[in-house]
Amino acid sequence: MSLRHAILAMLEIEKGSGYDLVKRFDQSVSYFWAASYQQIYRELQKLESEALLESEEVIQQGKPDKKIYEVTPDGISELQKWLEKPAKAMKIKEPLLIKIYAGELADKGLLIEEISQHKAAHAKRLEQYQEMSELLINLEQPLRSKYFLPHQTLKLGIKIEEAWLEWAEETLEAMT
Amino acid sequence: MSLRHAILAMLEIEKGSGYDLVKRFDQSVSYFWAASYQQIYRELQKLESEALLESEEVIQQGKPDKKIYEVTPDGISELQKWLEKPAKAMKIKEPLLIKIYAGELADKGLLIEEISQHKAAHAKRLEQYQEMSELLINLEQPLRSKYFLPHQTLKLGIKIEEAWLEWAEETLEAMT
DNA sequence: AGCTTATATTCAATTTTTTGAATATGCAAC
DNA sequence: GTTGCATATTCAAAAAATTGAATATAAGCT
Repeated sequence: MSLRHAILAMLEIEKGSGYDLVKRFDQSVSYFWAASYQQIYRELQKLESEALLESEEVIQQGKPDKKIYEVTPDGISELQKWLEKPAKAMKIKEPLLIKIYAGELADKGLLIEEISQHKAAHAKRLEQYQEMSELLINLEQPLRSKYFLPHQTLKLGIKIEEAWLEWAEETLEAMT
Repeated sequence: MSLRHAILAMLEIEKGSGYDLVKRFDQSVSYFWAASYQQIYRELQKLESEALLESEEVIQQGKPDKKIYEVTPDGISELQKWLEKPAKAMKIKEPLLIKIYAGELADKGLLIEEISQHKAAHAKRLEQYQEMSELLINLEQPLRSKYFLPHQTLKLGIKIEEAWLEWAEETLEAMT
């Protein structure tokens, strides 16, 4: 229900194409909102059909053309209306943890291997977030103010990735 | 796709009714797998129709009767087969973080209020997990071994709740 | 010339989730 | 005596997500 609001929030901060958004989701929002590219493109169309977004076709050379989406005043209203209502509960699905939970029935070597891979993935993600955080720290005013809250969300991402890394290390140690 | 495997894993460790499972999800698995009671009951029926679970009706006094579900050998096989395949990527949806991301457009007081509430919820959850962890630490062998991996997953839950709490405190401070 | 990678977007069948309603027992509190 | 809570489960419409296929431009590599 609030993929639309995530999209509106991101485009409100900075307009962009579907392709841009997919990357932005991955780079700075993926630890609190998962969305596939199909989902994002579909929702962009829907939001435009409801006049919450407007698009402008941009002709490019050397690359396919693209559509830049921008939030309309109606889009801002919709987002603000949503912001007034209490947020719904978090939903999470992490199949790896189910595997660990049921791990007695699994091949221990495979499990260790998979945890190691996840550990590496979380380490990489942590680095990504830390880089992004550096960028935000070094912004000049008024951009720094504008990005204060997005930056705050990123800090949670960093803390959670750190928790994961710590845990993966301890778990691998305890399993060997 | 792997709600079924979460259910099989939990029932494999200890059989129980749909109602029990709902509570177990909430108490020890909710930070890595969200499932509503409707989803759980539906999946139990489906798993039984596929002979991956068997149920026994238990007549109770003072309470409504219940169905105790138990994993069949086919259920174990299914779970083991699933355990061999690499786990799918985590999916998460945390609307509160979208609100914070878009918080410039929100009422600051409301936002602070909501973060405080979430902080309290995470604190409560942390306590719950810590209590559960105490129970698991104090188990005698061979139960302690049996619960080693589930306990390990709980430890991640604890770390993540701690990260949340820390972050909520810092964020509230930064916002005032 | 053919292969891969990055950019950029669309469609649609199937599966899963969400939301809301319904039913039923029995205890405790007001 | 009825209101609310804990126990216990089922059904189904509507909304959303997943999976898989398709299309197109152009750069770089073998």
